Amino acid sequence: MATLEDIAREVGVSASTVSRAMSRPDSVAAVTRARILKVAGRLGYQPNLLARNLRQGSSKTIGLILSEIQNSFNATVAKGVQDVAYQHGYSLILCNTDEDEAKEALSLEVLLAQQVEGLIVIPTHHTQRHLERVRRVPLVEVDRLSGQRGVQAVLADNVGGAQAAIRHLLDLGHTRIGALISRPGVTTATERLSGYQRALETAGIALRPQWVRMGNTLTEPGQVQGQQAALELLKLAHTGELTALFCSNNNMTYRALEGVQELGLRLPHDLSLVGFDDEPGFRFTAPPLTVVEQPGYALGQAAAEHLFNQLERQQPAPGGVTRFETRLIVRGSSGPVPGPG
Amino acid sequence: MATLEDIAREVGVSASTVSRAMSRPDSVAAVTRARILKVAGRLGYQPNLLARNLRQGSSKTIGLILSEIQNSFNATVAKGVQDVAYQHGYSLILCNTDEDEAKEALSLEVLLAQQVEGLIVIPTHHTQRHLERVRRVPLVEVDRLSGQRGVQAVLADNVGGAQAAIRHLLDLGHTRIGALISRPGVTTATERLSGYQRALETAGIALRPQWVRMGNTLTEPGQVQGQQAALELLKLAHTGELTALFCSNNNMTYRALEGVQELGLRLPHDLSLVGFDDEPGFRFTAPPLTVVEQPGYALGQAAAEHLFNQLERQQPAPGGVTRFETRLIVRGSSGPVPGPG
DNA sequence: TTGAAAGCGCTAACAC
DNA sequence: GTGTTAGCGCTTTCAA
Repeated sequence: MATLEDIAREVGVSASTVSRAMSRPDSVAAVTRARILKVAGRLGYQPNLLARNLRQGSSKTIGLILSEIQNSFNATVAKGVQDVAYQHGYSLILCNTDEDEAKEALSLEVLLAQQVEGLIVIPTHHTQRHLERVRRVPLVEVDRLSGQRGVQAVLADNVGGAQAAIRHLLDLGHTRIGALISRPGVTTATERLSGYQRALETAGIALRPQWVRMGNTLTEPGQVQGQQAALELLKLAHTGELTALFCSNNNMTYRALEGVQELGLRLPHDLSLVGFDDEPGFRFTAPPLTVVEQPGYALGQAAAEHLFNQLERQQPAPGGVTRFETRLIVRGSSGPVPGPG
Repeated sequence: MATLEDIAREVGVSASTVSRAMSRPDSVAAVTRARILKVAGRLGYQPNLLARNLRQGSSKTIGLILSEIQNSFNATVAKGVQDVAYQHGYSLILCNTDEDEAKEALSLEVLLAQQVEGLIVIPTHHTQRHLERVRRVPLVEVDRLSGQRGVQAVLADNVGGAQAAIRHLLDLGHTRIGALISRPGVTTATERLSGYQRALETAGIALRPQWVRMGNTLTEPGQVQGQQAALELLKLAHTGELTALFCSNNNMTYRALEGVQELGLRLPHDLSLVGFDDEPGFRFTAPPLTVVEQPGYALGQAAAEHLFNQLERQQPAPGGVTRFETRLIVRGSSGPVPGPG
């Protein structure tokens, strides 16, 4: 790997001149610069960012910590973040933690050691604890809240989205509506649950605890738990105790879909199903799913933009939550309550 | 940010001692070490990897370049890569290029400048050109082939997978089978196309060029093209000229699904559909889709393992292609040829 | 317009 | 066991 020194030696100037020729071209004589650039080209010179950043005390790098890279919502957020990072000339180091405590702690450590200038995190319920013991770098939370005080966060309007979903079901005549909620202790879950509750209360419908079940978020190992919760609720649909079901995220919706298939329920006749968070496949299920769509890409973008604002301002961020609207997409999985009999 | 020097000063030893206390504990007196660790803890010391890596001439970082982070297959590959990287104590910088030439060139430049020790790439048709002009670092290609000679690659058995899909359709009695192929010039597409052709030839069925259409890979901007190709083929199904359709990747399958919906075709009665690459949602379409599943996670893992082998060997890799088997999952979208009338 | 020198934080010889 | 020294590749005063 060619260095500045290599070029300098060959051209017969000092390393500083070569450096300047690169960074501030008009501070170097045109002829000198031309020769430098030519040699640099021939040698295939690439600056060593490790050295530059060490010297400048800045890494031009930000980190993104996600719990589930395979979740398409997370991937969409990541894309939003990355596009903005690139626009600002920053690279992005992306870490995937699988909701695993140790992996999250390690990711955080590595990112800080890599001298990232800022961090964007989709928090898990471990995050707050980890964050506390850590050097403070500018931080923005997306999608969920860690509980840490005074941080900036970019979230979907989860309460409103869930309310819209439930109101839609109420409008169709449903009053016996179940809720399949993902991992307890994660703010998206609790907020969506509270949207569900609030919508029912507003409609004057009593809440039945047995109509709400907690699953979990992760696709792979914990499937069982979520699957279990889904089945319990769907059995209530089978007996007619429930006529509609609200799922609090895409994984829960998949769990419900599995159960629907297993029990042979027909949507929306036997059950109206509304999910939170759209997925590419949800347009093609039978029938297509009614969902609350959240703007993942915009969330990612906004989070990154907030982070860069913090970086530019050089001062601690004011802290505060930005909410993005969700959108109810009515497709075929929700329909009127079937008449008696 | 506390440095070794800070700790050294406070403890009353030299920076080297502190460094040693961290890296080779038993080369330092137990008492000294204890004091050092205590102070380090209190100061919240985190090593500066920029400095360490600059000094050691190694970044303990590898790069992964993908074209489409939102494609769940790519995400799965990424997860495989990352898990292995972490096992080896390496961090992963992940770049997403959207199949865009400029973004790919930039990503490559940034990764090299960051001194990544190796690169894993899902190549696009720009990749080879970019690779040529670039400092050689150990490289492994996954999923597709750039065309660069002598590199290691980890791929699915695309020909075999496509053949299995087509044979399955032939077994069901289909002879009029269309193929919706993604972006031309990408090896996955050409290999799967050739699997399709080979299977038909073997069965003694003449190839009809009008039964093959090229779409494109990317989900967003180019949808139109893929959608167009899908519609043209599906119209042939409508008229009965085609009784089955093979889609060469998950995006093409989505395009076909859209067309099926738009034209009101019923699967598998009006058309048998087989896709290459499974997606979570494909189990819940109506009917569930028959697909060729490829082991994305294993591909990612293997690619990373090959890369680390190269890194450990210190010598240029032998170059060569590792193929992973695919698996045909028969679900409901493929069925016997409908009888005449 | 250019060069010399210092230093970012760390590690690795080499002394003692 | 521990300190001293040098240097990774770069940028940035400060002089000339």
